[in-house]
Amino acid sequence: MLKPNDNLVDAIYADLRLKLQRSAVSPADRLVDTEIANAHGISRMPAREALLRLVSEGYLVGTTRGFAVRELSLDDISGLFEVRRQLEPRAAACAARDMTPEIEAEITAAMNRVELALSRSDIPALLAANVDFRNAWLKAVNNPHMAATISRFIDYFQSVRLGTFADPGAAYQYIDGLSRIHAAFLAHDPLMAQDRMTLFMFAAEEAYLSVRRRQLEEAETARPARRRTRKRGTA
Amino acid sequence: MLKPNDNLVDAIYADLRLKLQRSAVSPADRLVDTEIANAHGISRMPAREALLRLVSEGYLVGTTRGFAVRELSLDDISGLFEVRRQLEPRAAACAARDMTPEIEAEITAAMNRVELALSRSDIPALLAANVDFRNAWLKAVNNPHMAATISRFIDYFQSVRLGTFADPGAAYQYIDGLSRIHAAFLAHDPLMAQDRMTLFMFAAEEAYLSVRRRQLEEAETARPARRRTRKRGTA
DNA sequence: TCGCTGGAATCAGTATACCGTTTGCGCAGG
DNA sequence: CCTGCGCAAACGGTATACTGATTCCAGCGA
Repeated sequence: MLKPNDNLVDAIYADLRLKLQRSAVSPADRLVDTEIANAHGISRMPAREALLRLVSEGYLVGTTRGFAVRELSLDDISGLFEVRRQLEPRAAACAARDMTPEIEAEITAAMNRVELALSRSDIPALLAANVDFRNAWLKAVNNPHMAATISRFIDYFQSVRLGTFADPGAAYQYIDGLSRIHAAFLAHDPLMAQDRMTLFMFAAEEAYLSVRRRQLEEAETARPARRRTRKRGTA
Repeated sequence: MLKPNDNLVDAIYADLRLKLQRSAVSPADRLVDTEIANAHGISRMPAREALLRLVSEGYLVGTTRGFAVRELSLDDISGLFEVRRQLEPRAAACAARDMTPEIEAEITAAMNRVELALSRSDIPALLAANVDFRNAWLKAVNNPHMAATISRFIDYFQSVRLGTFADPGAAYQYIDGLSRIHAAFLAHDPLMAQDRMTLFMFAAEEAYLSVRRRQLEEAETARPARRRTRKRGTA
């Protein structure tokens, strides 16, 4: 229950955003303003405004019955990664150049937690440590617009990431790429960081596509097309 | 008064967004929910939600007395252009590759309107045609995430753009760069489009920085630091 | 047993009202 | 004429109430 400011909307927003980052909300769940409201002991409006903000940012979609986490199509994944490929290698290079000892300590701590969680197959801890690692290296990016944009694009993938980490082989490969980037950061080598991030991007795209493809196939065999998301354009 | 959907918030949002794109709102203006509300004959809430959405997207800032268009610092400009440099050349290359005859006609029509407005020194028309040109070529970008992100980053600059076009020399140079990009699109040459967009990015950054620097200096001499923007983090 | 219909429940959208804070202005005192 | 105090208005934030649409389910008929 963070209170980033004195205002309720921001508090609810931060709470929900954290839940989404931790993959604590499944696409089957329905987020309803009234529920969130009396869970926090407040009225509908702040909860509603937080939800609408998440919708306008693309994390949620409005359905006729509550709000749901957005499910990415294969085209979404490709498109999002095209953007990530343009931004993250560059940002990683900046981070490697401007890395401070404090942030080095943070990313190393996060990396250790990632590997510990991997060895224990503790998926929730893995997700959390992964978020920590990302947030830590983004702190070394001096351009806040760059960092915010990247952060946002990464967060779109939380629902798929859960599926990736469930497969031990894919998780291992993912973490391996992460640790190579970590090494480049510690070496303060912008070019190495850039290259390794580029490789990581392609590997991650492939992993997400294959996970999502499998998800969609399973869903298809289970039920021959259901569900309905309402038209609610972000204009 | 567009109605992109049946919902009032979207209508107000689109209306305000258009006003911002057209630079119809100056940084000195104050946008107040109640005013917008009874100007449209509706209650406060939809107007307020539209304003909050614009705040969360970074176009507006909340002050203690109404909402105001966000003013960019020199660091903001540099940071935003670092992102634009990563994205727009790539997007321009995609657009050049995938350009359809319909979109070619659109961008040519917009380009003609740009040059007509330039020759007449009709700044509002120049702004409008400039927006049209951008929206037209972005339609040829098949990746909607890429297009939306770029569109957003461009829109941050509307308040500064007004100042750029006021200077005939800068405006001419700006439009010249635009017409070179236009030619690359018509030639369906992705590499040429990419290179020319890259050049355009650097030139535009320099132009915006110099305009903004002059604005800040003028403001400084006029009054020795005034105004107050309230803390209202986007978390 | 299956399909259809009607009503009840759910939920997003909108309106209205209230409260606390900030700000700007006017008035009084120096 | 300048300064400080205080009050009233303006505005953002929150709460509550109402409305209309959609969906789910139960009951009825085939």
